[in-house]
Amino acid sequence: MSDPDDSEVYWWRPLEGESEQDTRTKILFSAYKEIHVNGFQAASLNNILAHTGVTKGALYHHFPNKTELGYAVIEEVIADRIFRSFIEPLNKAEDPVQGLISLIEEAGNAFSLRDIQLGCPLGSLAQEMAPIDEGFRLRLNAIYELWHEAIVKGIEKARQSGRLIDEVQSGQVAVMVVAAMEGCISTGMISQDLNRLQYCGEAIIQYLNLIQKKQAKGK
Amino acid sequence: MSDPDDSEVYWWRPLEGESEQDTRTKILFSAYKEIHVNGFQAASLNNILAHTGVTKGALYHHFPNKTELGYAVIEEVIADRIFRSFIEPLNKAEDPVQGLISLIEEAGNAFSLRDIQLGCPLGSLAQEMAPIDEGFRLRLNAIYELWHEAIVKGIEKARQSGRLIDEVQSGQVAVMVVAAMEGCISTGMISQDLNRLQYCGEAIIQYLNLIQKKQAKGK
DNA sequence: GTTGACATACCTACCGGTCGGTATTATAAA
DNA sequence: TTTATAATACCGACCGGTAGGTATGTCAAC
Repeated sequence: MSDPDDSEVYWWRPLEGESEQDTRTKILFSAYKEIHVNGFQAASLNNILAHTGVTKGALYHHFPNKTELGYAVIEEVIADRIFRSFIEPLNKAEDPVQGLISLIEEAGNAFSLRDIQLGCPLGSLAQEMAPIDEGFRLRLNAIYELWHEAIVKGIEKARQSGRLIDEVQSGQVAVMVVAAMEGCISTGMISQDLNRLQYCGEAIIQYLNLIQKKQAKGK
Repeated sequence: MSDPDDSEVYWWRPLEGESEQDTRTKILFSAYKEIHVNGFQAASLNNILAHTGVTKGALYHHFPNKTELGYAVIEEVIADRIFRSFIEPLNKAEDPVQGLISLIEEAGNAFSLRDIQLGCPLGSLAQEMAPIDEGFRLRLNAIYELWHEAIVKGIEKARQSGRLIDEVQSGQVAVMVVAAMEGCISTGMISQDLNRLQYCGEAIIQYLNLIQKKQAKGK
């Protein structure tokens, strides 16, 4: 049931273990895409249904209303994707700062033109819904909080092993990195220019290098 | 015709020379606020009208359709505000980097709780509309472009007077600053925490200090 | 024969947009 | 100075369409 160009969109790539077998999951993923493209408020249930072949009865059997469907998309689709793509790799990284740099480089290369048209599903939804629905805000904020903490932990680790300059605070770096990365994707989206996205990514990497102590490096 | 709490919102403060005398301007400002709160797609013309006392006939006399009203809001309200608040002060600043720092500090202090609930009108609209309407994207991108260029010019000026470290590129710093500032407001909005907004602002300032050459300073 | 998993038909509220009409002002000929 | 004309600014009832949501029915599995 997935469009032919699904794999072209970084954010829509099927992840390991994800197979749209049951009706509920079908709805969830179709809603995820529709919301990513149109935003939550403009997302049409009939559209979501039309893309899956599922009927309205089935939808309202699994979800009490549109809002709860939105919540489920955040909790069961978006959270998982952010975790697997941005948080887990960071927790597992030997050198967290280097891990962060690799993450940014990989994302910069993985994004297609369609990706920068659409922007980050987490960021877009947050921008739209945080001001008008507390349920959305809380759920989205929880994801950001997780991401933030992973970066704090990583930076703190680097700091304690003496690789960072003294004037730097882990929390501040983490906030900065999250903000810059979100802003970086926005910048790419609005300019619709992949080069600018990558250029901005390089600027973040440069920042990450600035806060590291200078040492004899090959480069 | 303005709400009592209008002056509480940084983005809704009446600017010098702005007086809502004629019908067209009334509609424009009401639409600006409605769009800022609900987004463009969810903005209701009837709501916009109800807040002004203007009728639908008047609206469609001045604007051919909702989309063109949205374009007018960008070109005549948002662009002007961004220019006056973020671009002009930068162009006029003696020391542009210091000017940038002041700007960030002032914004951090000026934002109310309501402001960080709503987020940046430019950023929110860009997130929502850039992917789905090229007319919006182009107009919003033009504003970002202006802002970006102002920062490039400022950084370049500082660089040429030898105040910046050598490894830094003006364009890269500008991209980074724009991204970080947008992301900073997003972060504040999602966490709904003024402290975090300011904390993030300080991180940007720290970055700006990192790219400046160290010199004997009073501080 | 009850329950879960749907399918179908339908409801109402509200959306952007239209359209015939009117009040006010500007222009200008008589 | 009056009066005919015309453009501007505005009014508000109304329209088709779509939105989210519901009521009722079907049917296989246990």
